[in-house]
Amino acid sequence: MLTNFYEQAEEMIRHTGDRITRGRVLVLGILLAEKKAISHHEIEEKLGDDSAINRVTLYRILEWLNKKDLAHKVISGDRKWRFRTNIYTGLHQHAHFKCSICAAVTCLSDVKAKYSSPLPPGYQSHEVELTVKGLCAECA
Amino acid sequence: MLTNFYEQAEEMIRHTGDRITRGRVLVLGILLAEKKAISHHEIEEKLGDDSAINRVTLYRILEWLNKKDLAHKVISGDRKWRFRTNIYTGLHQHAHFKCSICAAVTCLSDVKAKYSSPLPPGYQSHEVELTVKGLCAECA
DNA sequence: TATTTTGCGCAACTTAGTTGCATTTAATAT
DNA sequence: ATATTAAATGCAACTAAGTTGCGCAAAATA
Ligand SMILES: [Mn+2]
Ligand SMILES: [Mn+2]
Ligand SMILES: [Zn+2]
Ligand SMILES: [Zn+2]
Repeated sequence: MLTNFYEQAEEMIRHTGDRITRGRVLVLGILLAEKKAISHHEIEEKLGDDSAINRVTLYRILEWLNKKDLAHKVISGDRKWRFRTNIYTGLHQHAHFKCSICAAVTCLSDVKAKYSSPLPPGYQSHEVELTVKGLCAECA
Repeated sequence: MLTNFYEQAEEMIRHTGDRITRGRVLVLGILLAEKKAISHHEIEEKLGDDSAINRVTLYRILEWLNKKDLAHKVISGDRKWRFRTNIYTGLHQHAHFKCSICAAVTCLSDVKAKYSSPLPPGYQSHEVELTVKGLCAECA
């Protein structure tokens, strides 16, 4: 039942102290119902014609969700941002998987990035991003 | 002396069996002289007005260098491709460093990506991409 | 020097995201 | 319930980075 996701979305938005708007509820509701990270375009499609939101507004909602730590943005080489709600992954850093066939991006919630040898002298690491590319379970 | 890089470039291009053109020599020469991965735009700047190459041609040259394994493409979240010659890094996979201040992208030639736990069942890994973000030695 | 690819230049297009500004609306105060 | 106001939205126009099609130029080879 998608309704439950919208209710949950509304509650999460209320909790931020910022305004509860139609757009925010719809978009976060969609993200909550989704198991993978999805793009601006995919969200527009899921909104459909009747619940349509202006593209600029949608960008701004996604930016806001990210800022409020209700969702995170995944960057993946095809120049498209994808978003996933944080409630399933938490705020910690995790790796991502990108399928070479269907292009689906999955959050690997409990996979953390590591590397084999230290950075060059003087370099400071703030964040480590890891993307595994290959075939997802559906496409393999 | 940049001339040496152009001679080296010419030799490398000859070795592919494909045509030795002004554009290919200039671009590969620039990449050989460079210690970090650089973007289309940065290459255009280095070419300057007199050695200018049409932007489309430049894209095609970079694509060709990548295909011929003379250079590799680095993807880094700011929607810009960057390129580095392979002669200093080899063909093996390696991690990259992106400075949050100066935006420079460095190939960490001997740093390999690892991860903490296995992929979900059914997933197949073909390639692992790792980017460390933080401050480079210059900016730290 | 002529022929044959292969690569180049131009113009027009696409995709994804951004900016400025006027209008609407959620929250709140009366 | 209505007015007020700050925040969010919609629209139009813009930007950055890369792509496509096609006629023309120039390397390689004969
Ligand atoms: Mn994620
Ligand atoms: Mn590299
Ligand atoms: Zn897949
Ligand atoms: Zn730096």
